[in-house]
Amino acid sequence: MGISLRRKETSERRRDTILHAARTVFARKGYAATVVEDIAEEAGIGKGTLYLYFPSKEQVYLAALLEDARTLDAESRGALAEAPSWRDALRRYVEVRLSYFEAHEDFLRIYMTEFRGMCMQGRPLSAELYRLAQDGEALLAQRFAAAAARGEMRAADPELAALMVSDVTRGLIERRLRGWGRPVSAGDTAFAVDMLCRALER
Amino acid sequence: MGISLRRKETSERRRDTILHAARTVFARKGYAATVVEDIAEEAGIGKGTLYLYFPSKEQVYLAALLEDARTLDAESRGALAEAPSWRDALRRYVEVRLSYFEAHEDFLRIYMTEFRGMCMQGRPLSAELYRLAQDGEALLAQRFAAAAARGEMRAADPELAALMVSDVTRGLIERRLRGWGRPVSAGDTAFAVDMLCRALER
Amino acid sequence: MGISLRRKETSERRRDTILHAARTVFARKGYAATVVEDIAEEAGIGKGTLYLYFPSKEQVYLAALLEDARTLDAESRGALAEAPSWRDALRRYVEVRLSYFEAHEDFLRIYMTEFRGMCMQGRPLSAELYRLAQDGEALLAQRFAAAAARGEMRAADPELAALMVSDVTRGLIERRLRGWGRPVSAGDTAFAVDMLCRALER
Amino acid sequence: MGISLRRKETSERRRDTILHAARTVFARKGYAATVVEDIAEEAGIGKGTLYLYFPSKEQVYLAALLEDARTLDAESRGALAEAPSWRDALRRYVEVRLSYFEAHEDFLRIYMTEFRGMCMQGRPLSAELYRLAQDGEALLAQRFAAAAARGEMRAADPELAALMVSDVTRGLIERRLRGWGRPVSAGDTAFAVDMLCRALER
DNA sequence: GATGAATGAGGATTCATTCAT
DNA sequence: TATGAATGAATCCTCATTCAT
Repeated sequence: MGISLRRKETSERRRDTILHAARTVFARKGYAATVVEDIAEEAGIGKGTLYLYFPSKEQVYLAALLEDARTLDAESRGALAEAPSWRDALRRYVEVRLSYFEAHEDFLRIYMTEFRGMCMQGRPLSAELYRLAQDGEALLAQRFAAAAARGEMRAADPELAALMVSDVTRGLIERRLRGWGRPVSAGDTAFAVDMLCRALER
Repeated sequence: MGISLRRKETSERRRDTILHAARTVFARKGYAATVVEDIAEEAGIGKGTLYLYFPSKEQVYLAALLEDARTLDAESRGALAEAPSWRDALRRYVEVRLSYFEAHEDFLRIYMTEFRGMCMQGRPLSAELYRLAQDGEALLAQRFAAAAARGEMRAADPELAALMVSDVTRGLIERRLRGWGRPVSAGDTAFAVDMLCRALER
Repeated sequence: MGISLRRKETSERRRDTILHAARTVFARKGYAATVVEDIAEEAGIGKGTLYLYFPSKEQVYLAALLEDARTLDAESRGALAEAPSWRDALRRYVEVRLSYFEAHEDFLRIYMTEFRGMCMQGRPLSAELYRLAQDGEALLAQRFAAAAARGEMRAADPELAALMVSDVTRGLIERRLRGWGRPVSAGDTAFAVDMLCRALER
Repeated sequence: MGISLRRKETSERRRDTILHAARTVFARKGYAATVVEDIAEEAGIGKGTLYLYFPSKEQVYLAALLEDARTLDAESRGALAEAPSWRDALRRYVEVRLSYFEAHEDFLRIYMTEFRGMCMQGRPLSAELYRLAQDGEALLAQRFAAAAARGEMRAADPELAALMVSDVTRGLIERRLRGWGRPVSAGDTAFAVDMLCRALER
């Protein structure tokens, strides 16, 4: 049991190593330009080894996203659940994403830029990823709907409002990712949240 | 001269045919999945002929975007120039994009989803496209700055405000492109513009 | 028209070149050990060119066999049709195969040894090849049946008799292909035919 | 000694298990399509273990054949030795093979179809297998030669006569293996033997 | 001995680009 | 100028074999 447990740990660890390497390389080169061997090299393993853990390049990609997407979703849920008001919920939605970005830049680079684009095209990739990609907005929309019903905020279309928050957040992150133009300050986030709140308040 | 002029016209026309075909195919399949022969076929020419007009697949892609990006930029400039107030400027910014989208869905599908993603990656693609992609926001930012200076709107960070408008617009278009979920109504646009104005007003 | 005709000829010729090369290489190495590049090299073309003419390695293999299998079938039909008696039919059946073998050793090496083996395994390859592989025997069986009905030969099971002839023929060819042991003389054929006739006569 | 003997027995037993598994899998999938792991799994051992008993996939293949080829050869020798006349020898040659086939279909599927094809190709595989594959015929040829010398049968070329018997036998077995067309009856064998005898009698 | 995780050479296939006609 | 046949580098994936445990 000791051995099998250790093995299992090692195996899980290796899987994580691969996913970490995959995020690094996919973030640097994008899906199409990434060669499976690059990922293996980055992970310090042989090409064939990768195929012991994942059945295809595409599955590596999706798994690399899925793991972080789940975590982000969980953190979002936690943060929103604790938020006493719709304003707090909104602010936390943005903050969770921006702080997750600090720690997982590679993930968000793929998730926010390339994966969104891939979703636009026809081929279905991963049902769960699709769902997670929309769950954050849906959660926020629920909070907005409840607040609007209680007359705490403007009786706006809650879905559309949540979409707006999501898009602005994406913009903030992309701006950080780009690194172009004016450097992005922490104040920018506060300002964006403030504007969004104003837009939605009574 | 007549002949050479005619030839030139013909040649330009063919170039346009190719770019139109390219937009169609790239929008349908995305950059990676598009095969050069698909474009040639869609354009009704031979594969080799395409290479008389463009040096590479990538250049076709960029040219296909550049043309429309310039038009969109010109229309934006015109619309914003005529706008009497910052609110009008904001509304027109959004409307120009959404109406351009109606007529050039293929272009915007590539521009808003895939190209943005490609920009994120390291390799520089087209300086002009980069610039155009930001010019709209910059223009809007200038109007905002002027209006704020005149005390007509909140003394917000104009660049950040323009970014917000840009991101929300992108969200509206993506939602139309997706075709998922609730169908998008014209009212959504009005609502979004209204929210953005509220966010920025004094 | 001249050009397109010429082109067509050239294209057909190239197809034949590839098939010829394929037969050579497949006969030398067998299907599994043959690498597509080997065939291309033998044909004096690039690897990619081969894929302009055939969609896969397997299809090259089948096409290489099919062409000759059809010719062999046609020759068999012609020879058997002219045969006045069942004895002549039997002799010609054997002779056609042995003389075809002289001119198309590569084909028969694949057809008689490897392809038969592949047929045994489950995966369906080419319905026409299967049919052709059995048509010769079937034709002979018909002749035998007719002759038996007329009392010209032993009232044997005609199918089994034809199978026997087919198997002995295959043995003669394999012996030539092997090149082991005693060299095979023309007299061997005559002797085999003689024995088969004796086995079947009244 | 007891232990080492037991070990040896165990080891031999395991070797047999592997060979049995190999025959099963090779017969089902053919050499090329068989993956070493399939054999190990069928044998209920680890992949690495297989390599403790055999140095390569090819050697497993050959060993799987060799064992049964030896047995078949031994049975043939026994049966032929007891046969009082050339007719009995012939009949027993056929019968031994057909009854061996009943009990060892997997072996004969490989031996009669695939292995024969592999022999045709250049690379030498196993000298003993080659020899065994011909020994049966050689034995029969000796009996024929003796009988012919005694004037008991037609003064035919004994080798060629034996080849004929061998080929017809192979045909009977292949027909059973195929399972196509008319089902094969026991009478077919009797008929084939009868025909062969007629072909060879005085 | 037994195992199965790790490896990387090898192979089928694709496709951007060239170039002879 | 227009063409599309030809090319081969590049890529994903498989699997026989090895070796640390």
